[in-house]
Amino acid sequence: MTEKINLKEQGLTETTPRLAVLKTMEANKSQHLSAEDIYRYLLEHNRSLPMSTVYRVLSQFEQAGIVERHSFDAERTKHVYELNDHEHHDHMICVKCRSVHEFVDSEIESRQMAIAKGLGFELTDHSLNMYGICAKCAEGNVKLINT
Amino acid sequence: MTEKINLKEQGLTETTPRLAVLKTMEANKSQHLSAEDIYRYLLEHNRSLPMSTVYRVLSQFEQAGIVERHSFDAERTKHVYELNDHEHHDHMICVKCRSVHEFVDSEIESRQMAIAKGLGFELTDHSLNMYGICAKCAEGNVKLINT
DNA sequence: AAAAGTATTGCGACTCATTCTCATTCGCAT
DNA sequence: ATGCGAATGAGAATGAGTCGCAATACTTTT
Repeated sequence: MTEKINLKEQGLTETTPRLAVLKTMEANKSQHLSAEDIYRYLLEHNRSLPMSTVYRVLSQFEQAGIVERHSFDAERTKHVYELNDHEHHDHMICVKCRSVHEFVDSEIESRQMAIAKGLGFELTDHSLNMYGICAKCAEGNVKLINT
Repeated sequence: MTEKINLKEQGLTETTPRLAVLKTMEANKSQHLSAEDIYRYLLEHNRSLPMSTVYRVLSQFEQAGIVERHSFDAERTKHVYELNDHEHHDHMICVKCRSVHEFVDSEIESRQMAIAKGLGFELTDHSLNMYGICAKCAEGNVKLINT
């Protein structure tokens, strides 16, 4: 689905740190990674980068539209990143295991447009995060994540 | 609409700091205040409280269901509070002037339920924030907030 | 109304994610 | 090779929010 990302095409020179972060994200495509997740992954894969560089690269990527930043966790203020597939989607987060499912719903999308219009707004963006308990966790056989 | 809030009924003794914060929120009912907004308001009204107390009271209020905490600002991670009117609503935020409009839409609500069900989730909560440019700001005659 | 016990506050120290600074290093065009 | 702007590493700084704890303020008991 997502085509190979080329840093140069995004106006970024291909440096070791940038490639390392990009590879990390590609290797964990289905996940939403925090800066620290990436930091640790690189540490474990002998491509260690300082946190400051991870953050820097991540925000460069965000500006270049390579990744998207989200913040699911209402309490602890932490950000997570995912490769930008350029198709908008919303998130359904399990409050127990923290797993995240993505979805798109055209009905909700269009309803939002209508509401914004009704309020006299020109809609530029939105974020819809739904929280709940996933099927697995509902069965109670999953240990809580202690984050 | 909202009935007078009585701290005792919520299981909280009526102390000076708690009343001060409550009054501040009631005096700014239509707004979404950050801890700092409240701190400053109290400072200016000669009822100064230390920040830690403001935060503490606010989280007691949150637990007691007196206020609701939100986080609209995707960038800077700041929380804002509003009196809890016990009717769920979503928010439409102007990215220019930062004004916030609240709304409820039953169509979106029910659609969300359906989606959660479809994903095998038991929906417990959600937050929908829409961002855009309000009518006033669209006219271009409003200065940007530089936050 | 004094004592005793419990809840709350004030204040500063602390945490933790993220950002900033700046000297060093890298990548690339002469 | 040389020069130079871009990028990095390391650690200090920031800023929102939390914690620990001694000092106060309430309550309840007597």
